[in-house]
Amino acid sequence: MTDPSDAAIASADGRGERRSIPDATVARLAVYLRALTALAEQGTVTVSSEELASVAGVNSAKLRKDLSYLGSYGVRGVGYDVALLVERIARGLGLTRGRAVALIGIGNLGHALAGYGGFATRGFRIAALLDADTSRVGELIAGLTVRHIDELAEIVRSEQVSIGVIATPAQAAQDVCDRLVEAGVTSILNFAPAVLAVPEYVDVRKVDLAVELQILSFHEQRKSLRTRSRRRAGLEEVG
Amino acid sequence: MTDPSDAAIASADGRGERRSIPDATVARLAVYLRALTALAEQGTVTVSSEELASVAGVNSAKLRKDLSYLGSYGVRGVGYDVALLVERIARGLGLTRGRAVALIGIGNLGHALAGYGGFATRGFRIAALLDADTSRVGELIAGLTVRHIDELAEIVRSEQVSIGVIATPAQAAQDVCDRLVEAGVTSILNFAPAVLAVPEYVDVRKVDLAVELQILSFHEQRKSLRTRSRRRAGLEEVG
DNA sequence: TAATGTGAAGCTTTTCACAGCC
DNA sequence: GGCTGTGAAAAGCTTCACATTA
Repeated sequence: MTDPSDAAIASADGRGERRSIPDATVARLAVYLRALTALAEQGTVTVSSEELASVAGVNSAKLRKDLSYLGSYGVRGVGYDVALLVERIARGLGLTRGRAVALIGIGNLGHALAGYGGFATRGFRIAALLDADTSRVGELIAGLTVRHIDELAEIVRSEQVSIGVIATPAQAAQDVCDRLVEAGVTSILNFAPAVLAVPEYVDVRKVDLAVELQILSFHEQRKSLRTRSRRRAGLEEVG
Repeated sequence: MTDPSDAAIASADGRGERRSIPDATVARLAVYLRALTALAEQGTVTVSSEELASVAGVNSAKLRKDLSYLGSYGVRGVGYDVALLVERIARGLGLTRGRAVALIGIGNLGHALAGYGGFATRGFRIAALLDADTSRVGELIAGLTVRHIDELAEIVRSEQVSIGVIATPAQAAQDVCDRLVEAGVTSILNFAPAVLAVPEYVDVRKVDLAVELQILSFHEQRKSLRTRSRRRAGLEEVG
């Protein structure tokens, strides 16, 4: 908690507290990090903004601007050192000390999340699996024993949990959320299809499968409408 | 395919093709739809922008502007008719004809997605479960038999699949994506932690658990940095 | 009167384009 | 010569505030 290297993040350029990184940039930094890790694994040492942008699926100007919020870590005429950039982004995102995550709701989705290897490799540690259903308590999943949700507050304290993941049915989500907030958790990732009410100091991100599909559905519809309009327009132009 | 009611979407206001709905609005419309469905279930007939906004977690001006892209369906001094709005949003998002979805990759996550009830209730139909692993082929999940990925093209044609969901490991994702595109699928929801390369006419949305956690991690970090800076600033102000 | 619908203002994000540096 | 870093312009999104209307 008093690691001096952390203070450097806020003032890495030596001119006091850095201007906050835009939300849109933060989301992309996480994607760049994944791409860079893959590049590092296959032995790439240096990468240009053009190359990295193409791998990450953005344009190079945006990538350069995004990286510039972390500081000036590129070399003109050369590009970026992959290992250095991985380190800087990880630090910028606060991934240097494997944050503890509590996963609540061990149904189908909870099982899948518990078994997801990406947690450990990408800066997180599952500290606990919790469920309200006593018949699930005691089950062993991915090396962890499912515990009862009533133990939440104690676990959050002892394991220093800073992120809660809600994978319960929608009806249970707000209650679980309240318990997390009560226990002192200030970041929540919500997979339940429900909007959570939280104090303003708590961050919530949500993943809703049906919403994602509905967004795709909208664009699908526009594709077919466009085709039809073009057809109509074509006929009109002839006349 | 020649349902005349669809043409009305593009020109519902009688003044020719409507200006395209902003992406940010489309994403929220899906959330409003969920909230409205819940309200309808509990018997609410009419709702004001203020009420609906609060349930959906946005402010009322934004909600009204979002809804205005669909047309003028509110009543001044009264609010919105819940059932009418559900219908208009569903139509606006293209949810009127249960789109067929193919789910590829029946591991932990694939199982969870296959068992997710929200598909059917929110405008979609799982047309097929597919996997490359022959030992998984034949397994029965949620009433569907897992089939081999080589059958993809045929299934897409016969079932009119318009959306593909990729739940494979990262290494397999691009190959599966290519097969989907080849088969004529133009919308893809990708759960694999990989950036997919697709032709410009194909829409891809991605869900990456680790990216979501990393975004939360960034904000967590800022919370603790802010606290520390305040502490520091406090000391300095005293001197 | 109560609440919608919407121009206009303000803010954020993206893109451009090129100076600066290795 | 080649590529980064970044002001400035453009585009997109949110919020304001109020005229409008049932």
